[in-house]
Amino acid sequence: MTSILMIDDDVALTQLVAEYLQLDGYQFTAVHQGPEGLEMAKSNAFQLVLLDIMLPGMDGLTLLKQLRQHSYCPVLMLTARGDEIDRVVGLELGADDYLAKPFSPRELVARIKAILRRVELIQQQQQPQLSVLQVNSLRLDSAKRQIYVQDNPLVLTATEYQILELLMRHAGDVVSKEDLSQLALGKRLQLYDRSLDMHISNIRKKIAQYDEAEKIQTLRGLGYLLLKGEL
Amino acid sequence: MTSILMIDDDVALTQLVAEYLQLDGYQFTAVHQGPEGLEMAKSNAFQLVLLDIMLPGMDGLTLLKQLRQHSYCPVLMLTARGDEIDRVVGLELGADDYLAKPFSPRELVARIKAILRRVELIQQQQQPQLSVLQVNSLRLDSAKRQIYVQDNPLVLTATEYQILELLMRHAGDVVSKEDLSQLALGKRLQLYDRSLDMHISNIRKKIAQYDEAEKIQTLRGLGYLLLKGEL
DNA sequence: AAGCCAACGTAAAGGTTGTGTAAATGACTG
DNA sequence: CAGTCATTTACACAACCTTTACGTTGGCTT
Repeated sequence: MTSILMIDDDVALTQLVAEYLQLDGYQFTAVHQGPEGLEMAKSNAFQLVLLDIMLPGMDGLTLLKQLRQHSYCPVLMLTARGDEIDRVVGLELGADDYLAKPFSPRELVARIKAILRRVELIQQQQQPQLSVLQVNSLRLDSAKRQIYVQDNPLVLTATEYQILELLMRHAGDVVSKEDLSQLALGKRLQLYDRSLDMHISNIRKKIAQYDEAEKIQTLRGLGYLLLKGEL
Repeated sequence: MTSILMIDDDVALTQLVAEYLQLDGYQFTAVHQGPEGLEMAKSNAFQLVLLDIMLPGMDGLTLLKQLRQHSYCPVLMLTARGDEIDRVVGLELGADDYLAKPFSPRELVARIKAILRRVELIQQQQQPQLSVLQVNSLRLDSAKRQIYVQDNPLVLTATEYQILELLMRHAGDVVSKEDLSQLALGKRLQLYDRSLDMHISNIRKKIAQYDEAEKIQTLRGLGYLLLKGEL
């Protein structure tokens, strides 16, 4: 059961969100005071915290700062204004995403799911992993931080390695550009940001030196995919 | 019991609508002032709001904007003129449909039913769904976002996938073109709009590659239908 | 039964948007 | 300040969605 904590003084809004999230099968708790919210968030009993920036008693950014000294629980920030400053500061303090009020419940649920999915991706990675992994003609040796194509070592930059490792560890599944960007590049994907495309392009070129057949597939609008053989 | 709220300063009109809707079995409430209407709509006690654009005290579009910060209750906008500007702005603000005055009661009831039916479809979708679903020779794997025909993976575009998933999740029921358009394409079905027909045609072609017998049926004037076996 | 017409099927054209990639730019490092 | 890597810019291209156009179907009228 996934538990979500909402810290927001707007009681009507928390009730509305409660309805929607409970429909989606989430366990939902709301508190309306900053200090109280901080205590509950620190308990690590929640998989996600929805945090309003404007709070009575304690500013949302301050709360986030203090929370981050105790917990790495994912935080989705909410704010009344489309305040770019708050947004930047919040993301620097370690918020996972940002949503301007008013928002549609559908939008909220979509963001929540995106964060939880990404957290799961990361947790998968933290589980004891095979240090050696073979996908078709690609072999990953994570101890040596090296990837081989048909026994030829690839010369990859740090970023390229991270991207390809991610694709290999999720071979057979589509990995979204958003996830790749956040996990490998460490930043949200911006509009007109072609950086990730370039990395993919470069990786493809390097792989093709040794194996023309080994392809990273593109799923338009969805992400990238490394197909496993023997389906 | 379905409750409908009408916000319109034309008392005679609200009484007329009241008669018709009560005949159809709806619980009906009318208020004639904007601010009062906003309060009632925010209560979430109504399944649908009929909202006049021209209101004393508070403009209908302003009201809608404020309502949307608290509630996603479906809204059907009414307006005296066939004002295209209002229409566009209203739909952008999140109105669900639009009806120009004067309208026939029959037309009104039809629109109301269409909205309520679609809302129900969406709520069904929000309920915990099976991630794997088999309909005849079709198998849906929503985790992988993939559909198979007799174990052959279909290469579908994002839109085609959404349409086919909708048909599969409602296999045995007719799904109207209006609903398919709004839920899968995200837009109202326009007159002479053949876009959806094309998608259906393409999906059929792709399915037929693997299974000639698996057919999406057409119900002329009603919509499309995926028949389940063992009827 | 013939004829009409709206709804539908679909091939082909048109327009839009996401992606591939070379090259320029920027950031950082030793 | 040369070298490496990441990012941005710019343009070409491909995939996709929609529209156009015309043929077909099925229900309805006369």
